[in-house]
Amino acid sequence: MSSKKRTLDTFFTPTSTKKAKIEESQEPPSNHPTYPFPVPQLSQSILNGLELAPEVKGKVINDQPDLDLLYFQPYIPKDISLDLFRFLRQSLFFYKVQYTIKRGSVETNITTPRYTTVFGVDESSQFAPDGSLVDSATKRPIPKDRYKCRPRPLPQCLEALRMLTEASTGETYNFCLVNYYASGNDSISYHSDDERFLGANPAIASFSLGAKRDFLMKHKPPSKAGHLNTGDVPTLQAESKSLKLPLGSGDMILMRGPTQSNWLHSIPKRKGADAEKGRINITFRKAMVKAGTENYYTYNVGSGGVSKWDEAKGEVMPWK
DNA sequence: TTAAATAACACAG
DNA sequence: TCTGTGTTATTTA
Repeated sequence: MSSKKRTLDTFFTPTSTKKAKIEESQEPPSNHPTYPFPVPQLSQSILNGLELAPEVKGKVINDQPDLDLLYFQPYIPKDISLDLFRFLRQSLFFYKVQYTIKRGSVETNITTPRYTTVFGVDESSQFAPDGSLVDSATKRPIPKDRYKCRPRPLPQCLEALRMLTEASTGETYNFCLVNYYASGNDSISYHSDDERFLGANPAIASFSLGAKRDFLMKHKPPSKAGHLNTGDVPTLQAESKSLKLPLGSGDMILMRGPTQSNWLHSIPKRKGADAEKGRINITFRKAMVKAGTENYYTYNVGSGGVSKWDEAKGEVMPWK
């Protein structure tokens, strides 16, 4: 029998290289019955880097009507933001959600042009230490039929980021949505995060990791903006410019106050040099009622198969 | 300088 | 909130 001993030449090549290998944590991975597979904890070097976050003080952007942003450029220290990006891309499970929409009579199949995943549960419930769901008020197990979906707790790696974000924004969050844009061809078109289950003036913290992508914002048309436009007298709409923020790795933008009810945002497709590099977007938000939980698991997990980053292929692939 | 090629943008369905 | 298409802006030869 040939032994598994290393040959002479491999003995003299390093077993790990600093840049290719992602440092592993000694702590046990996060797991839960709803996870397709366990999620490793953050490495000590990333945890050390996060202690320095936010890297800079947030800059307030409120010089447009109904706009209130807090922009950290960056929030995650530059020297670990790419490590964090690679860690999350490699460690999380992702979904490519498909759904159908009806436009008048025609039904169209939509494949979302990005990968998504989601963790968290709305304010009516919470996760007990053992991972089960309990009612927030009574702390008793929730009725079996409260949710059609199966809510998942945040893994430690995202929980750490959530706590940091709460501390530096003065807000609280119970949901974490993660998007992976594989290339400049992946996108999200103009929309607002103004669902009723988020409440009136939701605060949403949005992190950008990996490739730089433009984040576009424009005011909603007057007919759809969240103003009570009741009077018969035509109101003079103050002119508002569109914004283009070049979100770099580690940047965080907090959207708060009247922003969601009055502004749209998007990540448009981009061609060219940086089109080949991936970007991860992490948002923290707070869903107030159970409808939010059902919505997020429908549109960010869906019912299709699990996908996972394939390091050899260099892309997210169907898992198993 | 000009014009073709490419990318961004706006809007309809 | 997607895709397609026509228009406008930018880049390049």
